[in-house]
Amino acid sequence: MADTGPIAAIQHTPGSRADRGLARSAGHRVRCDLHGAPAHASRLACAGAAERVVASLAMTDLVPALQDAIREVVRELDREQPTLEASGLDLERLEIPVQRVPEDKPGDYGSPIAFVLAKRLRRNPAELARTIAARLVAPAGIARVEAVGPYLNVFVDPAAFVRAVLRAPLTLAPNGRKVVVEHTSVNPNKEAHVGHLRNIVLGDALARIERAAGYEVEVQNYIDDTGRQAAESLFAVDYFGAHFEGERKYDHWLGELYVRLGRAKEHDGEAIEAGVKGVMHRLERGELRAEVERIVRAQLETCFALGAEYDLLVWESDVVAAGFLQRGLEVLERLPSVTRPATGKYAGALVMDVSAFLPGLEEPQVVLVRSDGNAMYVAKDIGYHLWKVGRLEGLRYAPFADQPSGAQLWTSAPDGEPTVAGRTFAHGDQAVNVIDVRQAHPQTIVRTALQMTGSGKDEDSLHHLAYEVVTLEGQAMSGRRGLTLAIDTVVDEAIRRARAVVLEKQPDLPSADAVARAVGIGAVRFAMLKSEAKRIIDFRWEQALSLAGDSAPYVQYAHARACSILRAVSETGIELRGADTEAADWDALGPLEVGLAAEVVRLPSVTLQAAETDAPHVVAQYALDLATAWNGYYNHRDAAGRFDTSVLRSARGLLEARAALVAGVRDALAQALGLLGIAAPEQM
RNA sequence: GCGCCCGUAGCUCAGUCGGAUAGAGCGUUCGCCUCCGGAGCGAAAGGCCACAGGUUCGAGUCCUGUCGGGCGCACCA
Repeated sequence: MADTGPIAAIQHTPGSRADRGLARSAGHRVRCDLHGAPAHASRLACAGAAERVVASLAMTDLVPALQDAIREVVRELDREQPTLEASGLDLERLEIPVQRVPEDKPGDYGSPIAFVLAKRLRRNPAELARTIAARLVAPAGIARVEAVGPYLNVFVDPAAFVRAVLRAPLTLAPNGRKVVVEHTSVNPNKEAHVGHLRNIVLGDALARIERAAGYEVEVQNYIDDTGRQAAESLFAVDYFGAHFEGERKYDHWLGELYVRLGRAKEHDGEAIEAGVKGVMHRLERGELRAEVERIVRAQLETCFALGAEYDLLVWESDVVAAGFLQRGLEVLERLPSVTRPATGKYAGALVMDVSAFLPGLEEPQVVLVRSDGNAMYVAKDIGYHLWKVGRLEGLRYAPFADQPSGAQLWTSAPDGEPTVAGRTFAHGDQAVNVIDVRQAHPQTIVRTALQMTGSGKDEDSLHHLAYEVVTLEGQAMSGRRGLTLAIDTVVDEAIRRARAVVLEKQPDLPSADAVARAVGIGAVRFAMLKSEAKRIIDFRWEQALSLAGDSAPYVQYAHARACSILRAVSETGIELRGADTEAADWDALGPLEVGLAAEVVRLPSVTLQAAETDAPHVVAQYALDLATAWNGYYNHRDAAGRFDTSVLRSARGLLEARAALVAGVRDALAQALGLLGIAAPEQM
């Protein structure tokens, strides 16, 4: 393996907010759903609502029209033989499923509606499907209706369908809701590793997806500047009398000292402990802000290289100084379930009974403030989240950095301004936290606290995107055995490998460097995004940096190929205007184009589904599907084995129509890659 | 012990509200540049969807149980 960078003693010292398994509140034995039944239920309700929108979006307005037409026939049938309503079926609310037809079956879209009605009408499903097909008044855009066994299949009119697809927008309209996405939140004491990589990429992709789904999005990165981790690294500098000479990245240099300090504890534990405590107190008083900032800036370089950007850094010391901890506790103390027992196990501590909201816990008491007066981490987190959803005010803000895109990054700051012209921080209708699955329980406690102190409409206000860990070549990351891998190392290697391939395949490409970055970083990001968050990812070089198969470069290549064709079309002087492209003979299009367009048009519904279920992998899978459909179309041959989908060799009219569709494919590919934070080069 | 997540092709993974003969990639084998980009396409081979019950017209998908694997169960940040 390549340089694994400074070793982080992960086993001894839990990592950042994002990857540590900390703040497990006292003794919670959970008997039922750890994530909490209320949240689960509301989540399902939410998904159900989304599904209906998805269905109506899925294929322009053809599908709703078809559903209405089917419903009309069903009404007729019920009038003639009134058994449906009588059996308790609400015809007006009856969901009429419509789905794509399998490859080898006749038709484009079909419905198994006959199954649903057959039993209640005591009729054979196939016969029923034939009856419905015969009576159906096909809406505009549907060319033909046919019963295929028990299924009711329809053929769309290619001209109408493709034009409708090209008219459909790629993104969803603003919905007036704001979501605060928290991700990254790496402890400011060492370089970020591949575990953080997954966090950053997931959070960044989710933010982009939520935005495209119509939400206003604010990305926050929480800086735990008062924690033990930062204190140890900063103390290590003094302890070893080290001086930073700039020979390597600052966070890597510091991370190595941090690990050295961990080893030194074995023979000098007491002195080190005393020193670290001292640094912690200075951190709490805000005396070392500049030192921590230096680390944060080094870590942000890594994030920027990956394409991730933020709106606001929130420093833990500022959260405490703003009084969110105290005021959060005051809010909590007004609850009857929050008590200060005089006797027993929790004598002297402030505890919260969550059993009313999280039934089934073996130990329903959560300690908020210890009997020695020190607040638990979860209490700070509750205060922070009360602010996130707009129930507390008082943070001050200052500019922090100009990001690569040009967007301003803000930070909380003790001497900042209480307001920033043109923007309002926090006040989310919803917060999504991208945090390691090992923190599922403390996250549940925070969400429960929001519910207990809220008005009742807040039950869905906190989501936890719980992702699984990243292992290295099959082994758990472990500092002690040298098994950890810095993001910077991965990024450098990815770009190096991508550059070698670019130079081999396209030696004359003028933008080779930019393409190598797009391809290398794209490959890494895609490897982190293509499967579900709850799946453990085993990081393997060959797999993560693969430029073939199910990968970002596969999708990027499909996009570049479409661009290439459209360049050639443009050179002939043809102007493409989507569905309004002049001289396009839409009627010349056929089933091949319908199949491709049917894939293109899924994008908005895919975006919405990914946003509502916090699941970027849905978009990644869609990008692969679309690229595959496009590659298949491009290489299609007729029965005689001749290519029959060439755009440039098509007759005039068909050429324009096909070119317009290819432009739609290109746009959808670029958009899907964009949702994943992956660049779409026009050549590669 | 209690709880959560996961068991789909040799390996890594998709699988839409429960719907038509379960799909990709990698690897293996065989084809495809007289055609707009071969980082591609087509084909072959490879499956008791962990197991057993149940619900349903219909189950990889929902319910119950069993067996494997991972993680979590601190007055820790």
